[in-house]
Amino acid sequence: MRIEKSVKCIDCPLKCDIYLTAREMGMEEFLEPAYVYYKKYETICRQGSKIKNATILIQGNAKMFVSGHCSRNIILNILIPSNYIGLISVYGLPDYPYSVSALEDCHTCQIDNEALEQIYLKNEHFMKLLNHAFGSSVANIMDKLISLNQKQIRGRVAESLLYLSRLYDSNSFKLSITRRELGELSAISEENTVRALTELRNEEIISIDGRNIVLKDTDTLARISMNC
Amino acid sequence: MRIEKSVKCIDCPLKCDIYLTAREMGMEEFLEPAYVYYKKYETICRQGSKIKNATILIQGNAKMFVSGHCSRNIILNILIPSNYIGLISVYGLPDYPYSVSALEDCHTCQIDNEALEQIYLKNEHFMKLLNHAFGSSVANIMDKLISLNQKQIRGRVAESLLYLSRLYDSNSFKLSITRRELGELSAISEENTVRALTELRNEEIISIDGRNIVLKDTDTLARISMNC
DNA sequence: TTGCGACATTGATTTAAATCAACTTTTTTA
DNA sequence: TAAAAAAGTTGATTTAAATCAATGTCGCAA
Repeated sequence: MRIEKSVKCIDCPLKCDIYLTAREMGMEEFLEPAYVYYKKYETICRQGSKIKNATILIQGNAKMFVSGHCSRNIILNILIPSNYIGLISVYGLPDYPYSVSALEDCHTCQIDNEALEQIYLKNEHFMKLLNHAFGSSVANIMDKLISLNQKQIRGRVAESLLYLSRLYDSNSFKLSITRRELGELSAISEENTVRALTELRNEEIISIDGRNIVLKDTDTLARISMNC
Repeated sequence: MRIEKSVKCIDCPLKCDIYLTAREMGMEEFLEPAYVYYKKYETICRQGSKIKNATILIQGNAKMFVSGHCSRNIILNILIPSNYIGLISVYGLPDYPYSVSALEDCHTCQIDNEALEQIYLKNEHFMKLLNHAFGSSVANIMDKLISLNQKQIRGRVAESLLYLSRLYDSNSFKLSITRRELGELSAISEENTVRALTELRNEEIISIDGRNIVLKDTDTLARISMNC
């Protein structure tokens, strides 16, 4: 982790929940934020290492993934601005159960865990906010578990495309990830990912131009994603 | 859910964390527990239905599992006495993201969600207790995700056997589940589960007599479980 | 400007696991 | 207690997906 004084790093725009809450409580000073800048490909946090602070992604995209002993990674989520990293320490996990790395240059704001926990404990509204975010992430992982075990390639790729479209809030988006990573998001090989994309394009369900993807028929895509 | 007045149902032995905490806080009366008895095979809670109360398993074993649209289930956990069901509602999930059914006759104690949440909010110690339990369940699911995607049959069955041995705190135990369910715990087919068991027996790593299993060489088993 | 490396694509082959099928053993229940 | 149902086992076959291999494309740095 490097604090790049030379790089003009974007300040936390004070609209994130942690800041709003701290301000309300008059604890703004208490947070002592560090603004940290990561270059593309840099690791923001590493699976298995101690969680020392909560990180808010201010600008750029990142991937959250888990890695096994050998074999390839599974991408759990693509993180976009305003997403948190490391909240799980509030729930008693001392170490990161996942890694996060920058898909493009990223600006982050990092605040000490202790400070975060104080606010969590003192502010019921904030506590519920975090609890709910954490609860729904559990539901997401369970969905992933099922889809990983029961859906086949087409279904998994369709699911990933719908996920990205929801994330970027548009049927037309530019991939921030490589084909290999799209495979890791669906937990399949790069080659089979490409084959599935080609198939869906030939069936005119999507259109592809390099990293630019348009979902032309989301209903059919949703049907493919649901099929087991 | 049936409250069987006719069946002699075991009372919550007052040693569970919820009771101990409520007592300490003078809120014991507030809980209004219902003692509910389930016959073998009965559903204790169903995936997708509203969570109305927290359930404590007092006697008997149960399985917690998720089901996809078609295909077979994945067993997340085997529940043993003192385990909780439905705590996730504290974290904002209104519906069960899993089902639980009784592997044998089960005694449970059920308390209202509202009451539970009051205690959670008013008692920091209890809150941390639940948070940590919830946090480590997330870590468990992530492990499951990796093992499901990257380990092969032998490794997954070895892992399940080690899990059961830890659960029952002994290298020698009687399975509370069928071969099919052991398969669901490892997310593989019944047939391949049997084949893996037979193999491990032939290599004298375990011994099998019907539902009775002895882990003879846990080191080798651990090595097999780790191999990808 | 060119040549290298990362990314992308397509086809052929291999492989792990599911499924199908037949059968035995155990448990349940009528 | 006999019949039926459920559970367990083993072998043969099929299938989905990984891997291997070859080749194409793009961007960028020497």
